[in-house]
Amino acid sequence: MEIITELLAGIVGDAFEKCGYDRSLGRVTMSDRLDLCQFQCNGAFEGAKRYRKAPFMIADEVAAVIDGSKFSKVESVRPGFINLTLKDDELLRFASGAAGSVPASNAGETIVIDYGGPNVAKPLHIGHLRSAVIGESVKRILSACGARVIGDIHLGDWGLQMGLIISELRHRHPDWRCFAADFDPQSDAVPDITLDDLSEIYPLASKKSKEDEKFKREALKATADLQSGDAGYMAVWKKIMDISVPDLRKIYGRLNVSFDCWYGESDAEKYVAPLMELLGEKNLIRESDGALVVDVAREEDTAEIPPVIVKKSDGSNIYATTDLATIIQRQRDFAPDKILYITDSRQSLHFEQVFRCTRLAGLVPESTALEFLGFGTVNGPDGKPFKTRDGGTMRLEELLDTAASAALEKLNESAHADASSAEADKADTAEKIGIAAIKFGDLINQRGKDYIFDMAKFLSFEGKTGPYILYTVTRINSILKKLNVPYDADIRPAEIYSDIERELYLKMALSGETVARAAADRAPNIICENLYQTAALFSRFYHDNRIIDEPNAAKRRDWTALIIAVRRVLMLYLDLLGIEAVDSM
RNA sequence: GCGCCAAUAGCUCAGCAGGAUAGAGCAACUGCCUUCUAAGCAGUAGGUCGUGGGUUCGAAUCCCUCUUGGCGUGCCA
Repeated sequence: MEIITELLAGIVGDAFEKCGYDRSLGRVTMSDRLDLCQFQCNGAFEGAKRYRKAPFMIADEVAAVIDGSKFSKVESVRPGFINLTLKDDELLRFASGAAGSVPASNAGETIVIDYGGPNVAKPLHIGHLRSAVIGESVKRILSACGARVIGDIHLGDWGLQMGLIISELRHRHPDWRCFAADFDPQSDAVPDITLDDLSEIYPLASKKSKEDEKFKREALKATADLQSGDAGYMAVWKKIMDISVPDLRKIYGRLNVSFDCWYGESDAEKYVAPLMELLGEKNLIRESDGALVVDVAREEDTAEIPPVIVKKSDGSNIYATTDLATIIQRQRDFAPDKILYITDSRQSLHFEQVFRCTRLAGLVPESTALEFLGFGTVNGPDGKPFKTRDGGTMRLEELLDTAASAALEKLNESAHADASSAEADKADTAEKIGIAAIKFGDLINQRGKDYIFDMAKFLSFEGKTGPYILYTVTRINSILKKLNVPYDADIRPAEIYSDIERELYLKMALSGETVARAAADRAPNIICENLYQTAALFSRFYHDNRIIDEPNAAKRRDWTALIIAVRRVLMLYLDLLGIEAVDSM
C-alpha cells in the first residue's frame, strides 16, 4: 500500500524540483493545524537557508506550480508554510484503500525477536508482563510489514536459579534417588514437585543464598554440575521443566502471547563448546581471576566497558555464555537479518558487551543487526517497583484474575448486560476485557520509560483504556447487526457530510504511516495512541449522527461504509497490539 | 567517580528527524440517557515544558552547565 504523506511528498517534491530546488524539501507531514489544512510542508523554511531566499518567496513559488489535481486547496502561508487539503473524493479513495492495510516496509527481512525470557524456577510476575506484551506487539507489527519474524521465548532455565532450587530440594529430600551417586535415569523417577512447591522454594533459596555462604557455594556447584550433565540433576531439571513450562504456556496463552520457539538457555549448551573454540581460535580469550573473559573495551569508549565473562571461575556458564551461544544457534537456524532483544533496560550494558563480543568473534555477518530494545521498570503508585499491599510480588496470574473479575462485575451491572447471554460467554468477554485493559495500559507507555502501574486506574476501565477501544468496536458491531450488514461488507463511501467524518477519513488515510512508524521505532505506543484517537473520533461521530434511522438512503450507505472502515482500522490496530476484541459488552 | 535514562497541567502520560494556538486520560466543576450500548459525548478550569546559557527567522524538541530522581558499573539474569 502507499503511504499518503510519501505520495504527497512526491507531488510537492516535483514542484520544488520544477522551481530549481532540492526535491527532498517536499517532505509532507500531517498538519498540526487541522483548522487550516490537512497536510503541511515546511520545506520552504529549510530551503531558505540553503538558497538564501525568504521562506515565503520559496513557498509562493512552489505552491504556484504544485500539481493541484488531488487538492481542494493548496496555499502558501506566511512565513513560509505550504498548506494542503485533499479533495474529498481523493481523501475517500486514500482512506478506504488504507483502512486495514499496512506498508511492506520490512518485506524480505528475517527477524528473530527474543522476548518473554521467563525464569522457569518461579511463577510469572508483573515484571514479565512488559517483555511478553511488547515483544508480541513488535513481532506482529514487523510481521504485518512483511518481515518473516521468529519469536523466541528464551527461557531462563540454565543458570544459578536451577542450582538454587536443586540445592534446596536436596536439603529437604536427601533421600531422593536423584541425589544419590548411583542414580539411574532408567529406573529411578524423581518424585512429584508442584508449582506451589516451586513458587515457595525459589524465593526462599534465593534469600538463603544471600545469607548463607555455604548454601550459595552448594548452589553454584549444583549449577556447574547440572551444566556438565549430572544425570540426577538433569532428571530434577527435567521435572521442573515439565511442571513449569505448561504453566507458562497457559499464562502466555491467556495474554494472547505466542512464541515460534520455546528454546531456553539450556538449548544453547551444545553451542557453548563451539563458541569457546571459536573465541580461542581468534585469540579473544584471556584468563582473569580464574574466569575466562573477552575484552570488549574500545579506545573511544568514554565509559569503562568491563570484559565479558564467558566462563566463570568454577567452569560454569553465565548468561553471556548462553546469550553468545544462542546467537550461533540463531545464525545457524535462521540466518536472520536482525535479532531484537526485548528485556529490562538494566541489561543494556550486558547486551552491549555481548554484541561487541559477537562482532569480534564474527558470530554473525557484519550486515546482521543486533538490537537491544530495553524497557523501563513497572512501578507502583509510590514510584517504587510494584509490590502487593503486603510487600510481596504480585503474581501475573493473580493480576489477570483481578482484572477479569472487575470486568465481569462491570459487565453485570451494565444496562446492556441482558439475561440472554450465558454466564460462560460473559466470563469469556470479561477475561478479554481484563486482558485488553492490562495490555493496552502497558503498551501505551513509551517502551524505554518506567511506568506507574496503578491497579485502581486499570480497573476503572474509563477513558484512554483498552476497554474503551473494545467498547467502541462493540458499538459499531451493534449498529451493523441492526442494519443487517456483515462486519466486513465491501461498501465504498461516496461522500463526506461533515468535518468529523473528514477527520476520521484523514486519520484512516494515515494508518499506513502510523504502522510504518511503529515498525521503524519498534514502538507499540504509537499504535495505541492512534487507536485511541481513531476510536475517540468515531465516538464523536456516533454521538452527532444516528445511522440506522437516517432517512437518506445514500447517506446511510456512506455512513455504513464509514463505520466498516473505522472498524477495520480499529481491528487492525488491536491485532497489531495482540489484543482481542469482543463482539458485545 | 564514570556511564545511561528521565524531569511537560493536581496525578498518570503523549508530543521531541525544530515550525503556526504545547495535547490526552484521570481527578474537579457544568451539562447530556423514552432515540444505533452513558465502559460514552459536549463544555469549564488547570502549564514560566526542572534551572541557567547557547544555536536559529523560530526551541518542549538540538548543544552545553547545573539541580533532582532512577538505573548500571566482572563471575545473578
